[in-house]
Amino acid sequence: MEEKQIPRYQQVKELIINQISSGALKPLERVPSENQLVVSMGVSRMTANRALRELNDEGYLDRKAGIGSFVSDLKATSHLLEIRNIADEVASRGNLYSSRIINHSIISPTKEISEAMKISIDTKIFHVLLVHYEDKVPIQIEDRFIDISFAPHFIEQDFSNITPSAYLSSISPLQEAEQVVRAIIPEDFISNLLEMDKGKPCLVITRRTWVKGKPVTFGRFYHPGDRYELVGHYEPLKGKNSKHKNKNFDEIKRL
Amino acid sequence: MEEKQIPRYQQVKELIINQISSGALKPLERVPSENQLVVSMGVSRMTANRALRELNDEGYLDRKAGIGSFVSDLKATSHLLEIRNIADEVASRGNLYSSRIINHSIISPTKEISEAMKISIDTKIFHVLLVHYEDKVPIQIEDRFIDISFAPHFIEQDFSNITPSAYLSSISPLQEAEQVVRAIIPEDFISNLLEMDKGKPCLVITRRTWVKGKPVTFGRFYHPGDRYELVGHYEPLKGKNSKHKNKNFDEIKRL
DNA sequence: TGTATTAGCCTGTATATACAACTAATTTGA
DNA sequence: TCAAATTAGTTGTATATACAGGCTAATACA
Repeated sequence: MEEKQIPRYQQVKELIINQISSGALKPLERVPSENQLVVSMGVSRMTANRALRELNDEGYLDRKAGIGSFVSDLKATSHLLEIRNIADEVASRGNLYSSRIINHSIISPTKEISEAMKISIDTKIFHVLLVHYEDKVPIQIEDRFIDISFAPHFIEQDFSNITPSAYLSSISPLQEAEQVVRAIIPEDFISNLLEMDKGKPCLVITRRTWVKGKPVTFGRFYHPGDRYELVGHYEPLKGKNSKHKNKNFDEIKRL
Repeated sequence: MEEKQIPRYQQVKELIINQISSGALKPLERVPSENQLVVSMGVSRMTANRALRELNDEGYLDRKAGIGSFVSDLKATSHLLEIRNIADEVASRGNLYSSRIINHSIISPTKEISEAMKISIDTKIFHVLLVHYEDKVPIQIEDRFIDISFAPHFIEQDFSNITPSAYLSSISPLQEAEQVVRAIIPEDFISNLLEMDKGKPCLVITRRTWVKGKPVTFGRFYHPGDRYELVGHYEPLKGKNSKHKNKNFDEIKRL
């Protein structure tokens, strides 16, 4: 049953990806050089080069001639569309970020949540509900559900210091994401928290994320329609220079 | 001033990209094989291989062992986020697509349009305004402005047979796009066309596209908030198999 | 001590070569 | 005539080799 079908450069890539996913290799850490892979994996330098070069193009690594290859800082570069840290976002506009935690507990999922996260209705999950403010003006409600086995220490975190998104992305690089954008008139509960006038529309992003093919978080993000917009910019890939070109999908303030 | 700084594989790539952009190479047409590039460009087969392989990974080409390399059918695969043809979309759900043209003319741009398209206020442009229906229910208003020099025959098209998006993508593959998503309460003009109740929210996508670094179209797409949602799905690149994985961004019906 | 040089490691690119696997067309053979 | 085998062309992978250029640290030198 010896299956030699997997190319060697692919084996090298998967080895490194697995080490990143498992946390054995952390962001900004050095990965083996081409010549080290030549001896440790018994491949030629060209196939080691191809593996590392493709990992660079795919955003896993940052390579610099003369220096070496390093794991990308996924938190900073937003590997896969994970929402940019809203605290950083606000700070980058020179405004004051703050947040208010409404709920932070362990709950049983509703039917909708259990189906979205593909877990049993009996499985306990974490829940956090908080409001993000920019200069004291509410700009986002985050209503998030997290698989306990994925982030067992989630409940102990102090989310007045770190946003849930930032904490979750520190645990494991995001591997897969799906998001749905809708326009709604929010219920009073939401519009009150966002200090919106009644009847004003809301942009809602529902996002699920997966790690190793398993859903780990489910979240709803509500934004005042007149204070926010979602911007996406897309360019064709043009070789190595465009690493993250079509992965940008940032929320920006509108007013 | 001889600058040899551009790598040869990159020169090969740019040659082929230019031929695709200029229309010299059309979708599904064959591109030179590796060995043909070896003789015509005077490179080794490995660098020709790298050029074609990267163009394959970037979605420009489809390669098949034993067959050859062919220009991707950009219309079908939605090279860069160009909205999926709404007629196909509706048809794929087994529903009846139809459209109604409200306006189709040559106009002078408003200040907003001229700034967005970076053209003079004196430059004439095409305008088309139409409503897309699914089973006689309005699902999208398309309000689009097109640079005349980009699509000189736009005004002669019969958009009851082909959507503007489909026609435009047949002229040139999309090279760059930007879109902004907002939630608004539409003006009466819009809500009437969409047959929406007053006070119901609307999902608006404003999209600009570029070809060769120059804005060529500007469009606003209005969707009833309760009949539409925008879905994006994102996966990490995993070598050659995931060509378009993170380029999918489709509108799907909600109700 | 301070500076310049050198050595060594890193990535980036380019080539020549080789073999495998796939496909289509042609040829061969029954 | 039909089927099998061959052949030619294609991509896919792997290797060995070579040189260029960027960077760092050790070394040599004044």
